[in-house]
Amino acid sequence: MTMDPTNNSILTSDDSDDELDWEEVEVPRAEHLEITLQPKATSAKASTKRKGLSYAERLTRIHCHKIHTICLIANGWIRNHWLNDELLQARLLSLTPLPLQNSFAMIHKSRVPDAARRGYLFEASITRLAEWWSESFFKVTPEGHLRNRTFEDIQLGLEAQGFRSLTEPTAKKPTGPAPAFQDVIQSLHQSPTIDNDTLQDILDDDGEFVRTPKSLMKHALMRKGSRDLSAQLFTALCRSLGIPTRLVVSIQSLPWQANINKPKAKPKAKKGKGKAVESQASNIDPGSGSDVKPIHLQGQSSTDTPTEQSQAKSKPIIKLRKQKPKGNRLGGPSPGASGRNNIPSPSITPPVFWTEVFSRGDGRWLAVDPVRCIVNKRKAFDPSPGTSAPPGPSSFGSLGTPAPQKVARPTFSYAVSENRMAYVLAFEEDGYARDVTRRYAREYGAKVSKVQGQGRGKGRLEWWNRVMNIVHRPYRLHRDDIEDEELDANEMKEAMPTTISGFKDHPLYVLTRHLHQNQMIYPEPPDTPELGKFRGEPVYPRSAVVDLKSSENWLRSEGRVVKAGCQPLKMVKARSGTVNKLREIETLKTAGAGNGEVMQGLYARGQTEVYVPPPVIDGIVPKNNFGNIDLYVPSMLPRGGLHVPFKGVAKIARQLGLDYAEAVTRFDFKNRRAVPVIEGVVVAAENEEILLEAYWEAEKEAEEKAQKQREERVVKKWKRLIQALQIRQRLQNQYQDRAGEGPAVEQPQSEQSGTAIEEEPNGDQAGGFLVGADDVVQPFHLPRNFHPVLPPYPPILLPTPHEADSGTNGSEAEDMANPEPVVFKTMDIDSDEEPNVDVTTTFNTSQPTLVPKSMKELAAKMGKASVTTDDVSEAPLPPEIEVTTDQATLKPKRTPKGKTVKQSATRLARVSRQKRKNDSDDESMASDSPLPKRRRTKGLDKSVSVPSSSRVLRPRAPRREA
DNA sequence: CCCCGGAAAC
DNA sequence: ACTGATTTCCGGGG
Repeated sequence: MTMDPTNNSILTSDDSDDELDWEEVEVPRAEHLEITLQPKATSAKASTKRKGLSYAERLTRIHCHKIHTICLIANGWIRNHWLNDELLQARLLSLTPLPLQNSFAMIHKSRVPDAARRGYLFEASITRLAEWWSESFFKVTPEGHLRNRTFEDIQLGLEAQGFRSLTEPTAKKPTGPAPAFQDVIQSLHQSPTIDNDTLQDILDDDGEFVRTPKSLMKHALMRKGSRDLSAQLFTALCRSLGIPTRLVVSIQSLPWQANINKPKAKPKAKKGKGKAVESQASNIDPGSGSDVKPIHLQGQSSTDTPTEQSQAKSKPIIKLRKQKPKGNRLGGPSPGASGRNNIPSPSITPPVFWTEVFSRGDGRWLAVDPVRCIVNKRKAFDPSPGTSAPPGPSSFGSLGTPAPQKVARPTFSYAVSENRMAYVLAFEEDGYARDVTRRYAREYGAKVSKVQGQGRGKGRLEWWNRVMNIVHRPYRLHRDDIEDEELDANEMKEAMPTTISGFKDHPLYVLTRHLHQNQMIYPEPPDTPELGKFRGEPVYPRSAVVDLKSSENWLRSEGRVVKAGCQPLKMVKARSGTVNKLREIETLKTAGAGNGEVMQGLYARGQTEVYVPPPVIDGIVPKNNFGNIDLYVPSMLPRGGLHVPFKGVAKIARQLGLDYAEAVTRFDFKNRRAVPVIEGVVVAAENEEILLEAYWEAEKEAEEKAQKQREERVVKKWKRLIQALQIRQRLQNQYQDRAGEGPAVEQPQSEQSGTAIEEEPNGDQAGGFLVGADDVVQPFHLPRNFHPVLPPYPPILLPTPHEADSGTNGSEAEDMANPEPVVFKTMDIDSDEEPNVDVTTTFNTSQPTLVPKSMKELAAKMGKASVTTDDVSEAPLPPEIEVTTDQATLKPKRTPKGKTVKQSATRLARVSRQKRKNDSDDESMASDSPLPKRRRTKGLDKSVSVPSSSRVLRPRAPRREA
């Protein structure tokens, strides 16, 4: 990962407390950066046809979208926490006129018994508070708020900042996608205070620097800041008044779609389309800087309040970051070209941050925009151009909003590109968040749900739910239930879409034209009432859509068969994904006497029932035409049968003379060919013990054999190492000047000298003389660890007595060059020669192995193995070595003594536990392991990902004990 | 300018 | 040895 040093400095946070928390975020962030750049590299290539976004690029964008979304949520999360700062609230309260404060105190059950009346009074009070806030208290600056940007903008912005790793064509595609979102989320969860600096860099807050609650206080005292700050501080004020208050954030994450709001590339033409990215970047930097500023000033002076001269002087003091290009202006010709003069002031456009206060009287949340002074008008927050009333002038009695002129409605494109409603989160006082998108989106079903990515790969909604689960309050309040009812009602009440595409993937409605081939309206149209017509086309509720499958498909996917006498609901052309099937269809077609197509019937789930396979009788397992048994789902296990899903168990069963059938659990489709996947066998249940016992026995033998081989290998390697050390020692003695004290005894590597000798990091002190063997025989440096390595699993301790003295000079550089203890991983005894890591090896990480880890152990070993130890005893080993791996992790050896049956049973349990644990690793986001969870090699994956490997299926009727 | 239909990748 | 599609982009039309 090559990064500009300057940016590196940005990466490493200087905030002391949060540093650790940050560490976890940095990794994905770095990935984020690299990912972002990738597309540019390919697009620069431009040789790859015009075929739009490649698959990888699409994935990349989705990942970016996710990461960005999470970062923005984290931002809201943190800000929301800061708003609870007592001092901040106290100061705000002290600045609030007493009458306003009192008006809330007056609203109490004892004084106003009528709840509705209390609600009314509350709304009035909050309105007055917002009026005061927006009119006379807080000045909104035209800049500094969060805005939505396009993918391309970000890319350009990053390039302009000098991330040249993007330009490198060599940059390998980050195949390690799916960066550890879990980790990000987790860190977000655990650390309410993430360093704002780095975050801000991602978020591009446009230079408004809010680092701590103190910064918030500063703005509160200055009574000036961005519109985001205005809303945040207002939220804090409401909390200080004792009102349950939420900070609402409309998450402005990057869209994942290509060319959303496509920039029409006019200014790019102006720039001459520099092919050298550097030149482009350099052009951009000053260009944007000089360009943008005037625009802003102009816009604000024309439309904004007459006090911006003062703004210049009171510009936030802390503008630490070097001025960076306003990324979003770069490619944004849309405002420049058409709407240059009406860049809408942030004080009249829908915000990104706002406030919700809970009206106890009404039991409802009221939306408050303290910038535009809007109370209880939830529809005023959707920035989309919208079919309904434009958000501008018509929006309500802005009771004296300082922007009466509100000129020609802002150009859509501008508003859209600056503010896109996708997810709206409300952060409550206790820090938890709720998804309130449906309260504010005018066209949730038609537009927003699609922006969120619902409707495409089911992963999207699932992902969002996972994210929300992290920030959700773990329990529900009564008011949550009420609110959800309201949100559901909002969704239901939403008007029907006005376009065809609005119906596509709509959560409530469906047009027949959008029905998939294997779908239909189930109670057939006469029976399902149509909800209305759209351009003459009937509209049905999506709830009436049922999925259909062919009978084979039902069996294969769910183990169900069509009930007798059921007629297919729909006939479709039979299609083939495999050559054989194709052939079959062809023959049918010709045989069918010219009647065009071969049709296939589809059935609904209700027409099917669970398939009951023929039972096992007298130990005989029923088999299919291929001598196997189909076991696509657990329910297909025949009565009296037992599924033993272990590899190699068939051989054992055969040896035992049991009747068995190999279990086909699914098919793999490979270049139009279906290959059955076999997982273990099915045998009669009464054979369970004998089979398992024999299996474990065999397994144990195999493992012991493998273990022995491994040990032999290890011993061999240790032997070589020791011999090498002895040679060195001998030389050392021969050239003895300083007998035992060579400079930094490096561990010689006995392997091939493939890695060239690196420069000696610390010059040795003796100038010019041959002082020791190391001047003649240079120690090898261990191969550098080039691949990114995350913190070691069980932390590996460095053996370093000598590391310390080597670090005396140039310690810093030394540390950099010698980054992680993990380096010694490279020396891991047997990892080199084991390309095919088998599952057990990985599982056993926690188990003690017989591999000698220390020289003492080794000595014992060698004594046992009757290796000639003469030489060894002669030459005392260098002390470092002895100290080396004195790790506490060594545990008493497992005795490989013969196991009883009972033991094997417990062992079975353990193995399956382990397997299960491994399988479930992916799902559990809460896992504590700092290791990346997706580091599986392909081969490993294959053997591990067997879905059913953890289960020993039993028939529905429990086997009776003999 | 947006919307829709068709096509290619998958 | 028993699957299929969805998604995105482009160009034409209102």
